[in-house]
Parts: sequence; C-alpha cells; structure tokens
Amino acid sequence: MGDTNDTAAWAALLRVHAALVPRMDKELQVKCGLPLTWYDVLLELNAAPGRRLSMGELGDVAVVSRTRASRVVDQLVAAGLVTRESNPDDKRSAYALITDAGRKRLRAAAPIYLGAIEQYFTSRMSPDEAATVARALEKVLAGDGAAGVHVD
Amino acid sequence: MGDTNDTAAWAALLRVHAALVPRMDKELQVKCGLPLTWYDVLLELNAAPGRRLSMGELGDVAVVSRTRASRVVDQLVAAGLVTRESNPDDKRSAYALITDAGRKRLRAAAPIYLGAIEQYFTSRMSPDEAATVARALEKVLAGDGAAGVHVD
DNA sequence: AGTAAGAATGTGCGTGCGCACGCATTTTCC
DNA sequence: GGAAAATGCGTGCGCACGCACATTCTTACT
Repeated sequence: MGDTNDTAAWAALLRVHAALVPRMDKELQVKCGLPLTWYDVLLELNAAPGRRLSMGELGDVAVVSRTRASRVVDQLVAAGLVTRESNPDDKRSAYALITDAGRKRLRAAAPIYLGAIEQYFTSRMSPDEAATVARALEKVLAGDGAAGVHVD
Repeated sequence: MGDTNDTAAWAALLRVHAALVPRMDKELQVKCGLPLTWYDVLLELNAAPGRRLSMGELGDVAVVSRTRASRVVDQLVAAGLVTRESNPDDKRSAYALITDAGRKRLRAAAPIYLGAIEQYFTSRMSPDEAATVARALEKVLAGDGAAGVHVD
C-alpha cells in the first residue's frame, strides 16, 4: 500500500506466511493430531523413490533444516509412522522410510490440509493469479541454487 | 511440479520463505548488526503516526506477535533505538517511540534490505508478475480478518 | 458511587529451531 | 596402501517464539 511496488510483493508474502502458517498448523494438529512439520516430512518421504530418503536429502527437499529433520524423524519413529534404516552402501547415512501407518495418517490428513489451503489461500485469488504466483515463486527458487543457500 | 495446480502456489510460498528469510536475516545482521525482527519493528514504528505505537497495535501491524513485540521493544530500548512512553489517556497501554538513533539505524539498513529483496526476490520475476503476486497476496490478507486469526 | 466484566501489558515456562561441534565413514591425493 | 580432506549424521546448547497467567487499569452496568 504505502510500499514501493518492488517491496509490496515481498512484504505481502511475509504477512501471509505469518498469518496462515500458525493457523494451518493449529488446525492440522487439532483435527489430525499431526503438526505441519510431520505432514511435510511424511509427504516428502511418501513421494520419494522407494518411499525413503536420507537425512541430508530430506533436509534439502523439505522445508525443515537437516538437523531439525533428524529430530522430527526421531519423533515419527516413536510414533510408528517412520522407521530408520541404514544404507549398506554408505554406513554414515541413515534412511528414513515411511511405514504403512505413516501413509495412512498422511492420507487421512491430506484432505484437511488441502482444504485449509483452498479455504484460506487459493480461494482468495483467481485461478490465473494462482498460476502466476506459483510460476513466479518457482522462478525465485530456481535462481536460488546459484547464490549459496544452505542453511545448515 | 508434481503438485496439483492449487497447492503449487502455496508450496512455493513456503519454500521461498524458508530459503530467503534466514538468508536475508543473516545478511542484515552481518552488514548492519540488525536482526530482521528489529528492522520490521523499527519500520512500523517509523511509519506510524507520531512515530509511536502501542504494543497491541505493534503486534497487529508487524510480523511478530504481541508478546514477542514486547520483548523486542525491550531489546531496542536497551540498544537506545526506541523509548517506552506511557499513555496519559490509558495508563495500561505503553507506547514504543522510535528515537533519532533508531531512525538513523533504520535509514542505514534500508538500502541493504531493499537490495537483498531486489536481488533474491523481485529480480527473479517480471514486473508484471511482481505486481500480480502483490495483488493476489494482499487479497489473501484482506479476506483474513473475517475468519478469526489472532495468534495471541 | 460501587462492583463486575473487559482490555492492555509484562513475564514464567515449555517448545521449536538451527549452529557448532564431535564421531564415524568415505573419498581423494600422494 | 596410507594419510588427509571431505561427507553424513546425531547431539548439546542457546536463542526465538507464543501460550497461560497475573497485574493494572478502564469501561459498563446497576
């Protein structure tokens, strides 16, 4: 609004994140007993080839950092939604493998989460706008690998 | 990418936030000794009428929560960038008022921050896209007050 | 006026999170 | 082959963050 046009998009992104992420996290946790972090990790594991990912890969592909991923996997193992498995080819690395129970929980939570995204986010804009937002932000991510990004 | 079109925009927003916010925070802190949270609070105070804001207003307008704002203001007072001032009309409320030193620090930090936004974010997309992103995300925020949002 | 309900703030506390570090293993280089 | 650098991982630690609660003051109601 009072913002110069360049920063308006960035400022809005920060505010949307601050407003919606806690709300969706609470909602997911109340309706599914599943924190957003767990959902994200389970989603990535489920989509990965062989339904398994090393900790480093998980840190790269998921929103959480690598060290955080390690601890989230601990919790998921304790909850029976994931198992740890060692890689015979590289004994340093540890795979996280989603269990059937994990996939069940993920499938149960998905409609809740997707519904929240639709209700709070996507439905507020036109389909064209949603497509443009997705394309623009993906370009931001693409130009990212160049400038050193790693958080951990 | 593999995402259904609806969730692609939201997923990209999460990833952009996760990738860029820590980076900008570090950069601002290294080059200006100013955490992103401080910058945000100083910016809002500086833009406010009378250059002052109560804690509740600050929590509403800034990205930080109300309780967090109270503590950030403590730090800013200790750093001499802000002063606390009581409201004669309502002795419960406490105003935070930006000092000249605070404005100086803010003016010094602004080009760094704006440059980072341009470099990492805005320059990756076309001006049209930036405008569309801003408009779409502001609509998300506008439709927000309705559904109870308050975090604190 | 007097009392009960409500609002604004600050603080103790538990949790989430990433960094710095150390350990184990792999890879590179001589 | 063997040593040195590099990689992957888990953990101790400190900081950021919000919730629940107590406090102080204001407002509404009788």
